[in-house]
Formats: sequence, C-alpha cells, structure tokens
Amino acid sequence: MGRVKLKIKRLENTNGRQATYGKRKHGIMKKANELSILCDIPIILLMFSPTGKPSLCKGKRRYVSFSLDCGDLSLIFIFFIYLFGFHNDNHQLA
Amino acid sequence: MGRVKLKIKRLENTNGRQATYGKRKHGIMKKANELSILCDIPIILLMFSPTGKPSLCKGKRRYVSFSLDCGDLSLIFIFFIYLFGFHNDNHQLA
DNA sequence: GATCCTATCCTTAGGTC
DNA sequence: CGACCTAAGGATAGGAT
Repeated sequence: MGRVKLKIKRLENTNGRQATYGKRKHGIMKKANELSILCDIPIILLMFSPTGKPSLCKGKRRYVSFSLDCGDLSLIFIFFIYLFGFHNDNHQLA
Repeated sequence: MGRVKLKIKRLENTNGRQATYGKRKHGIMKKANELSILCDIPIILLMFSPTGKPSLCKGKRRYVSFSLDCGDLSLIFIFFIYLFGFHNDNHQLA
C-alpha cells in the first residue's frame, strides 16, 4: 500500500521505523477497536514504539464467557490484565 | 471495504459475527506481525472469538529496552506475559 | 510522534465450499 | 473457523508541516 510496496523486513532507517510505527500503530488500533465492537469480543493489544514507549489498546467488551480449560494459559493472561485494571481507553500510557 | 460498508456497531447476526471475526482476525494478526518486523518492536495481541476461543499473537521481538518507569503498569503486564512464556507462534491456542 | 495529502496497494463483505 | 473469489472501501508510503 502507499506509494511503494514495502518488503516486510526490519526498516534500517531509524526515522523510517518511527514514522511507519506511528502510522501503522494508528491503523492496527483502529482495527482492534472495530473488531471488538463488530464481533462483541474482548481484545487486548500491547506494543512498544521503537523508542520503547508502550501503548495499550483494549476492546470495549471486558468479560469473557468461554469454556473453562485450566490448561489454557490465556486464562492466567487475561486474569492479570483485568486484575490490574488498566484505565486508559486506547490512548498511550504514561 | 468489501462489497458493502459496515457500520461499526455490534453485528446482530451470530453467523455474521463469526464470519467477520474470522476474516478480521486474520487481517489484524498479519498487521501485528508486519508491524513487529518492520519496526523491530515487541507486540502482543490477545483476542477471543465470539464463541470464546482465545487467539494469541506475539511479535518476533521479545525483549524491550525502554526507560524504566516504576509507575507504568505495562511493566507488570509485559513481565507476566513473558514470565509465562507462551510458546505458540501466532497460531490459535488450544 | 501527530497531522495533512494523494497515489497505490491491501483488506474485506458477501457468497460458496 | 478456514479457504476461495471479486468488487469496492480502507490503510498507508513518501513527503511536508
């Protein structure tokens, strides 16, 4: 997309990495929100910028109803996520 | 996109929700992987299907170097994520 | 990093298996 | 849920602010 097709490999130019990060971060967060709303599902997206700045995106739906499987590590995962109750709404942390 | 533009609100049709989930899940996971590689950053994406099936997507980069901020909850977040060391590589859990 | 702009490539709704 | 197909709306590279 865009003017030129990018090869999916590490962008060696530092400025290019940061510029692309800013654009794609916006895009993927939008996708996460849309998916959460359209399908009415919980979703969590955490990423770090090339400079280390964290961004967190939560879907609108907070609770999950799924078949209990004690071996499923994602249970622990989602548990901690909501235990600590991030309050930001799809904005950057700190 | 697609043949018709969707309004971003809960799809009331159950089959529609599941079909859209399958398609968009594929798309957002691809985006997450591309972003991780292009910008060389850690990224975590967790979501649940409308039926409750969890999917986890991790970027290729595992470690973060960022300015330490003890008040940043995401530190705890990323800590647990890697402490439990999910082994799947962008495939569905369970 | 955020925002604006445009050309160009990409994702995806709807339908079928 | 996944895969395949097509038309049409969406995301985004590059450049500038």
